[in-house]
Amino acid sequence: MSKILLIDGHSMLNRAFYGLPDLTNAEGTHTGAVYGFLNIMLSTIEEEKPDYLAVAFDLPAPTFRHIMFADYKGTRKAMPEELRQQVPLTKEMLAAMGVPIVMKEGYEADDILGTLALRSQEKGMEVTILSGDRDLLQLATDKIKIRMPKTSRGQTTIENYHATDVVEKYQVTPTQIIELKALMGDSSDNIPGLPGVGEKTATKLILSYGTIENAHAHLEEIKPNRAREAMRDHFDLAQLSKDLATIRTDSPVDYDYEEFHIEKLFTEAAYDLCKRLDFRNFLPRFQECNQKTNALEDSFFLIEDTEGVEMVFSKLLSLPPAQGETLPCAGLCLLAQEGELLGLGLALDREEIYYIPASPQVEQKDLIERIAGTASRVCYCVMDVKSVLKTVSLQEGDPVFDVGLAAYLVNPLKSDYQYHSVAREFLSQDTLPSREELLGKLSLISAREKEEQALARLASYSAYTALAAMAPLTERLKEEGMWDIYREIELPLAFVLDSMEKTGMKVKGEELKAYGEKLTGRIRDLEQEIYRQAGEEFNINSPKQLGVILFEKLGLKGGKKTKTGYSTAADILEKLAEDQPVVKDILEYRTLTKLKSTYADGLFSQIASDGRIHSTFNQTITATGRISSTEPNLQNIPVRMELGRLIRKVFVPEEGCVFLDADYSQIELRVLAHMSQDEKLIQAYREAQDIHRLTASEVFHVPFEEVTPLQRRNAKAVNFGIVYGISSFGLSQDLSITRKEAQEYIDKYFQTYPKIKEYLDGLVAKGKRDGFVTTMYGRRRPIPELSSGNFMTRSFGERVAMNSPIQGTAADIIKIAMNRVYRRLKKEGLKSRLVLQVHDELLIESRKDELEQVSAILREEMTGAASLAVDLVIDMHEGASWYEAK
DNA sequence: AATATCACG
DNA sequence: ACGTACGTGATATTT
Repeated sequence: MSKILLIDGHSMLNRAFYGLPDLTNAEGTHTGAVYGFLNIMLSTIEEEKPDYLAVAFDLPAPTFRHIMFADYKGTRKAMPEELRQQVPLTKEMLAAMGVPIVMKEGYEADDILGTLALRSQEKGMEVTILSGDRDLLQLATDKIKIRMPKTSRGQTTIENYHATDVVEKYQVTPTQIIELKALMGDSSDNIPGLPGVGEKTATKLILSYGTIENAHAHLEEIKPNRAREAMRDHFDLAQLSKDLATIRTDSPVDYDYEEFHIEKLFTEAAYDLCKRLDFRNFLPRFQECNQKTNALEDSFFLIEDTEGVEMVFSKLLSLPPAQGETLPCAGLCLLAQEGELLGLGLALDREEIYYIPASPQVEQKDLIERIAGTASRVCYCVMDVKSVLKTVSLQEGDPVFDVGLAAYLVNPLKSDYQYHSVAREFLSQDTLPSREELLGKLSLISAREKEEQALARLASYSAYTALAAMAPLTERLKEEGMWDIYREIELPLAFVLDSMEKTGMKVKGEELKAYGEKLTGRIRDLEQEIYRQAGEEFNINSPKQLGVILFEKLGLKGGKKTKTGYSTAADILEKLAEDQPVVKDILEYRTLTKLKSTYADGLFSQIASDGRIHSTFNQTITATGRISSTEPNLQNIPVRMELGRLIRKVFVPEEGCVFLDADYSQIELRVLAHMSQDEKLIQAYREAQDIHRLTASEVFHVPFEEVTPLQRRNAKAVNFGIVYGISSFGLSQDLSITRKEAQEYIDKYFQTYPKIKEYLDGLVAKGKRDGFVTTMYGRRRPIPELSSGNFMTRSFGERVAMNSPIQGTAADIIKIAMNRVYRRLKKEGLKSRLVLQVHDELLIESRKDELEQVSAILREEMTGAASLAVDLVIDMHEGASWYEAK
């Protein structure tokens, strides 16, 4: 017997949308519902193995009729925009998979499903209807099964209903479900039912009388008075409800069963769409497509001998300059690992891409020399110039285009800037295989042994993308006023960061180890003490177990917070029971284990063979323009607490050197003063006033000299809040005051500095109008959240609109300073090196004999990096360790 | 892979 | 009524 699966399209899309976290692909298209829909469809097919398949969607008549129905159907909640966008995508996916979509103008999916189910049954088929809508239960028979996914406590279970299952669960037969609805109504479907009649009464009446008409005929027997009166006075409502609840099984849909026959689902078109939507989980199912080569690969060529290399490079040098350029351009990708160059991809043209593996014949040093030797005469386009610098020393003046940096400036919100993402966003090429698809989890070196071909493709795709993306990105940068920031700030900075990474910071390994061991002793003591007070041993590091111990076993009151249980975060515990000895011990334990695992052990494991730590500085991560530091993160080494701060003693300068550390004083507030042009704030900075004290004096109406330490601290928090995109709630949390008080502080602040309010309001307005905000230098931050219908999301967007130009401008300024310092050190032939940036702070490992010159350079270049309405001021110190220099 | 926590600016 | 301060990264635990 053949089987057919009928799917309720909107119902399953809705389930997927509300039941799953919202996903978006790299372009920002919402895809979660499509993903969920596809997932359940495919798993159902796998389980039920149907021969035929169709998906039904509503298609309301777009006219008058729709308006007439508006009373009952139109009051349904409007579909959220994020879901609405996914309906056509889902249909596109179904079409790509060859799955028929059945719609009929003026009919709901229910009616179509009912009709198809009945006809299929008549043809002798077994029918499964996949839907989350209980209305459909009326269709159940012994041949028609309703399959309903249910979610409870995060677990999805599936309930199957044949006719007998309906009777078992609801007592009534499937057709009587209609009678039931006629009486009790269904608010989600806007079926009115009878007033005052619920499930209980309705079931009783239908069990006694079978139909509403029969019940009405025995009106006087009806038991609860309320139901009898309702039936007498509003029988027309029941009749209307019955009509509304009845699923039609005679819809005039035309189809040919052969269209429903399941053919190949995993087609090439579906593969492309899955890639576009970022459904990586589904890709392995497209076996044939994975084998298939991209048409672009016809342009890939392999070069394995010296003659070939000679040919490629001489051809490159004689290439005519690209449009708008003065030099030949080529896409370049170096495959290198641990200093070893495995091969390179070189794109001379979109139709001419070479892969040259290093080999005994073509040695890597020859290849390196070729690139370095041509770098002044060819504009090499690369995905990431800093990574190229690890293998080939390019000069700062060499013509080079960094696609990653350019793409980051155009859209800093992307999660990565690898060639396949860049090709998708800027070249509209959705089908390039990603690095992960080509190599899987193989490293480059192991891929060379097993998958030489994959390496060639990887390098070729990357070189191709770099070349092809240069022109469109250049155009975007110029159009959007970011060409200067690219040329003058980001590109030069890549060379500075490369130098900082290569230089690294010297660390006293033995002392770091000793520091860790000192912690271990105290941690053990605290552990025992905590177990004793808790009366049992448990994992203190587990917030879940800790929550149970504190709030259930020890009976601490108050603290519920997160979705998964109690919050045991430090600020909560402090507010709750700072005086409790266990809590104090737990907080100390937390501090110490953090220091031990993240800093003592974590940093120790990162010391390289040269005794130094070489962090990676990422230039394309943050939304605001800051850089970030990883493996290890040197931008969050403890400083606020003395015990943690001690770690900085193990960071020391090279023999014959000292550390020179300079940080900008209140750079963000100064930027705010400049950008808002607030006279009072500018004046205060010009007079070198204590800003927090001044703010306190104004906000709390006390003479400047009489500001208490508490008032100053609160005012400081307000100043921070302003920079973060103030909200009364956030401020109240931070200061442990009421929201009302926080709002009063804010109001007074804005009265004091009226231009600041004007400025911040203007930023939000601009963000809403343009969809982005900009820094003083034109760096953009898109803020899609500002157009959200969700209050929380939109409020977040507003805070971002206020914060990003300030944080971003400060980031621009210190980047400019880094470039200037780096150039001066170089130009003046100094051996002192920049080693670290921590957002508003620069650290130089300075030769002792250069100290005076270097400190003058550092001060001049940092304070001179920008010219604002207020001075840029730095605090500078020297020392024999980072601890001493700060 | 997601969550909670905590280190920094 | 909604429920948060802005920007990061590392670690340990849990799913």
